[in-house]
Amino acid sequence: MEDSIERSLERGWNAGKIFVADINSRARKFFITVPYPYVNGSLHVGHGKTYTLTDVIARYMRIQGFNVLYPMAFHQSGTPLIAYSQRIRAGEKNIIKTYRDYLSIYIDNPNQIDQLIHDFEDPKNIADFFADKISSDFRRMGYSIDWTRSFASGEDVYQDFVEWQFQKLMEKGLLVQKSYPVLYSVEDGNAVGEDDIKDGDTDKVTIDEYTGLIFHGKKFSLIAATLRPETIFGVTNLWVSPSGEYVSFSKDGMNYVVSEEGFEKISLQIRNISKTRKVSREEILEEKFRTEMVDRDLSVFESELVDPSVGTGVVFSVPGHSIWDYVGAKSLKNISPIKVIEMPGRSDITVEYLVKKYGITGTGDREKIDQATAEIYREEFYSGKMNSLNGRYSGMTVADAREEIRKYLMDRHMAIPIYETSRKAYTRSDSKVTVAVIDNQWFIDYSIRWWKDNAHRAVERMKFYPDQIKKSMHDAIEWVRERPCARRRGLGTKLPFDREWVIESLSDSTIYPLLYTVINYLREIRKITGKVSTEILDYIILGTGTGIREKFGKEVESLADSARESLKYWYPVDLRVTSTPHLSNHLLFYIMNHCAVLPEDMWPRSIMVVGLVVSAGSKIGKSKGNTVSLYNVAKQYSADVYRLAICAAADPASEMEWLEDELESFSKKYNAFCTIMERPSAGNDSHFNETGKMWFMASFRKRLEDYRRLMDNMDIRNATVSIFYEVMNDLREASKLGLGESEALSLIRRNWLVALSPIIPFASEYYWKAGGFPSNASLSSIDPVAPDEDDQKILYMKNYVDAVISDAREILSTIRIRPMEVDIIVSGNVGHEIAKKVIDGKIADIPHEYRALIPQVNKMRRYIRLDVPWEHEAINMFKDYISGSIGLPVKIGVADPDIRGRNAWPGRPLINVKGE
RNA sequence: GCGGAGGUUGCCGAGCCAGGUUAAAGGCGACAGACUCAAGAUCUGUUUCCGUAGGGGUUCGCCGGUUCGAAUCCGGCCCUCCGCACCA
Repeated sequence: MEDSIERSLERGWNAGKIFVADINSRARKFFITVPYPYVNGSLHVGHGKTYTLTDVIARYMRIQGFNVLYPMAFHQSGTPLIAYSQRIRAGEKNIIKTYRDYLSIYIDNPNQIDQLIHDFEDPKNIADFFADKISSDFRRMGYSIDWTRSFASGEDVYQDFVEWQFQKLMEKGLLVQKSYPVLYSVEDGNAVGEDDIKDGDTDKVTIDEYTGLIFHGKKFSLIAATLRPETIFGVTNLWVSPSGEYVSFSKDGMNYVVSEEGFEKISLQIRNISKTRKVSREEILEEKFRTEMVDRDLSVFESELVDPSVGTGVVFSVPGHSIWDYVGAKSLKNISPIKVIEMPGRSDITVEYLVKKYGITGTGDREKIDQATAEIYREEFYSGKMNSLNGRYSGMTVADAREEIRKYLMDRHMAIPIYETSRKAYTRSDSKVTVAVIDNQWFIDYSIRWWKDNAHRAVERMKFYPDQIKKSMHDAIEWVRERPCARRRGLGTKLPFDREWVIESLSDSTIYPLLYTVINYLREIRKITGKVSTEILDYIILGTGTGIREKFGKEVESLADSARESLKYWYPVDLRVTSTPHLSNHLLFYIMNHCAVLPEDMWPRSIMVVGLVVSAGSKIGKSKGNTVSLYNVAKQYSADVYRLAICAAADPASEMEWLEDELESFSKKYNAFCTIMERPSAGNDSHFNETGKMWFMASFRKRLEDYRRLMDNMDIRNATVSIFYEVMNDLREASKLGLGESEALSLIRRNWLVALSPIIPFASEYYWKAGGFPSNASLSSIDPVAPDEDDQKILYMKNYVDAVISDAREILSTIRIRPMEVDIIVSGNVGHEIAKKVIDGKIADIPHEYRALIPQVNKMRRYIRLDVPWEHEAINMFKDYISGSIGLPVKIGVADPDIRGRNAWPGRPLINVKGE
């Protein structure tokens, strides 16, 4: 199908507003949504899968007679847009290249691209540009979206709505403030996200939680940071860096010493501490230190293994369980390893074993030491047990003991939490990334019991595609805890009761599908009132606000009434379609926020989860350099071909491999379809082959029935195979049966085009009009004619005949004579009787003269069928077909068994090849 | 580790939940034939091995078990992949 034809159909659909959905109380409604796209770039073939499948379902429901609403909006909240424009402003080369690539999809003129890149220094321009491109891409894909209800998350009305939502969460006590560690840049004075960090997208930075153990000396205490607090019982000494600078600070009347860099870090994590003085290493080295956990004095030694910039620059040494410490302590006379963790099947100390295994000779073998460290860390954590030196922790697994000991230490102020980045990281502007603790971070508290209970109830009532998702959802609900819901920067809605915070982008997009049903009314109201206030939204959404007329006037009240009517009609969402990565975040919040804020009759009904599209095994993404834009695919192959590929290549839930070659073959099939459709249709006086016609129609009714059954179950792939591939095959098969392709086509044209319209809407619509049918295929419906008994019979007959043909072919392929004719001899009544008696075990009833045949029947038992009384009829009906298929004349006969030779049995005719 | 998915015939990928009609759908690739001057496209057939009559042998990660019978059920082992959070 040519691009220009698709474009003109697309224009027709838009001009006719055929997908604009209005309230229609006579038709059942179907409200289907998909998460709106984030408008920081163009969409690729991976994104397209979710939107396409959603459209296929929307269109299918429409031809099933539902009043379907499939709306779309645009997401622009969060930090990426801001970060990108900043980076463009900073002249960062790779991000400019990325955007140049995006733009070159649509624009040829390099000067124009340069101008746009310049405009992108303002994030709003990025958002506007791509919202526009994405929506035109979607139209090009033939999505049956109702565009009259679009909005963006930056719009005033949207923000009024999100404010309302957060007010509700607040009223219900679901928002809390507490301290929280975040990645932070001191130089920039704010929190940083993945997009702000150099290589943050490819080499992720996470926050590690260290335990800062306090060791008391006479003058001051040392804080040693560790990831393995459970090894405390094996401590032999402490280490400091020979080159580090140490400082002291005081807190609650105590003096603590850490490295200079350690202090910088801690000062971001503990309130109100300040440096008191520098502390020389000598001062530290001459002291002894103690912890209440272990009854011994600990000396401090210098070691170049200590990096003053990691943790606190103070390390407690456990040579029994740390490779570094073991290697470091080797030269020290009075120190020997203490073993506090037992490994199954090993009596020696694991450290010593690993030092030998990796061939570590000294502190210079850094790489080997790191590998060995990773191994011991993992091994001891997963399979280690605390031995008898561990006091009340003896006998525990390492994993449990770590948790318990850490809690014990913290509760008694014997340790403090210290956060550290998982790797050394810098922002894109080259300032250091550290971890800061913010005390007043806002959280949505998803751990509240009644809330979880509601969510479980909602999930229980919902339908999930595929089914297993339901269990994952229950698990996710149990697992979710507090979630930070606001940040200090980024685009979005400000928290209504604390305007310094911007609601984070996953939290502002949970119950927004509701807006699709009322957006235009809210816009009107806002023109009058200046803001869509809480009372108005209460009135519309919950039916509770009162005094709207008194406060805002009659017009607002009537708009609000209309809005409520629309909401009541459309809500809840019948089906939400999203991709796998959204499962444990967006979908979870989507369900939970519905349960928190909205009444039960507005909770979601069903969810379909769609697998990712991957290319050569890895996720499609700009950073991987393996993107194919949706626009280019549609342009090169046509939207229909892409849609066909998405529908037929893999089932929705599974991961789909993106292969250009396969697209090529889908394209061929699609062209074959178009070629068939282009043929002139047969006139009314056409001469139909009766057998061919009967079989073809029976088969088509069966295909249609299968198609509908499969689609109802969201098995889009098999439905596509049935209605597209199988019917195409049937058309070829029909011609073998003497029914011409155009004759066959004319019998099914109408229903076939309607049934195909969800999958390949452009072609369906085009040939619908070409066929002279009224209105649009997309708005018509299938005749729901199920196959009847006669249909079943003829389909069964054809299968039987095909088996006979295949048998005949096998014989023909092995014989050496030149075949001239094939005799097919069907079992007569006598044979049937004998076979039945043998199978029923009534051997005694078989006449003596036939007893000799019993072994033969037993041998053929697996082929004999007693439910094909029409054998002879079938062979006769399909005689020409059989003959044509094997390329030889066919003679048909019926015979009773002959005890001297091979025989025909029911379901298994005798095939005799005659030749020379 | 926690949670989840999976290892099928050259490749991709169904089937396995409700064991027999499964040598195992479909697609791709390959081979042969038809059409064509030819190539491509399209169509027909073949594509585990053996076989001069529709037959037989060996197959569904590995080992073992249940059963008259297992790709399908059970146990153990090996291996692969995905999510694990504040990031859209």
